[in-house]
Amino acid sequence: MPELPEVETVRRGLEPVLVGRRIARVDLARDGLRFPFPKSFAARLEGTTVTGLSRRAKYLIASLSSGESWLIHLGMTGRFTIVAPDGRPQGLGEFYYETAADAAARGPHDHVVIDLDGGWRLIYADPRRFGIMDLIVSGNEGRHVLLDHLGIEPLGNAMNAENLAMAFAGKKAPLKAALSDQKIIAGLGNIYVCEALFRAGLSPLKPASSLVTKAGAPRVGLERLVQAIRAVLTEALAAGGSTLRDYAGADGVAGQFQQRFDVYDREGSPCKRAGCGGTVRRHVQAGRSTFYCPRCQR
DNA sequence: ATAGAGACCTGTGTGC
DNA sequence: TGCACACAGGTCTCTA
Repeated sequence: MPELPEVETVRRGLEPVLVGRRIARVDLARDGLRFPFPKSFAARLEGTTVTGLSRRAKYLIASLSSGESWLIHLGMTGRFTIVAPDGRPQGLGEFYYETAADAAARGPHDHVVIDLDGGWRLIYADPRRFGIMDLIVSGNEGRHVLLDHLGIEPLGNAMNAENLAMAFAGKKAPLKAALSDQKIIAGLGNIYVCEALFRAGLSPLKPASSLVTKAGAPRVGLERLVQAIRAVLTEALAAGGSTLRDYAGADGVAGQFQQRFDVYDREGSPCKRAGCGGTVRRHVQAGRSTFYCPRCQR
């Protein structure tokens, strides 16, 4: 589900509730999600205080006073809901929180329930169970087998044409695949890859190497692509992400960016580029739908 | 080395 | 209404 803008939206929603609070109790409804939970998972969370909540690519990382870190990936359908002590959260501005009464009935996909000091509760639900939760042991700060091979953070300083040129040089894989590859750029998914390629006017079928000169320098198209990725992620973030089906921020508010898709899920609709007149097409690449306008994406 | 398919799960929408 | 099938925001593992 969630790509970078959605995960970051969830992080921002969870941060004011989670950070600085002690985890009082953890209730696990099953042994794991995509992978089994680590040994003594609940016991190692209980009694610790969350000291920070950061994001790397599509992963959330909560630092704990125990020295360990709690690693979370939302998979396709992972979702956090915050339950306020009395349904009237204080000092959290526009955020909406589900009330205790609303959340009284535990859903069939509520796999992890975390009670925080002060009566706050976090519920992690995940129908497809592609999500991941693990612990990073003390001293291994930020290091985990799932994090070690992640590539460039797309909103960070390393996201530039020179670095992408290095990664794309000699790559025969189509742009769609190269941008979806978390080892190259970490955080894009099916939606934002399609949207960024549209904005850059690049065909998803083009080999990644075609954006790099023989000498290894970025071509103009690659410069455009870098700007397009940055722009689409920034705008999506400002809109609170995209809600297709079940995604919502931790505050329960649905994202709004899906209303601004240029190509994603718009098969058969007219291209939105002024003067193009083309029709958005769906094309299956590596088992995933790619949406693009064959007329203006070359 | 690397591109593609299959796998992991459940829910939803579509067409017959 | 029921049923079969395609498809969904991800990514690891296996195969050519």
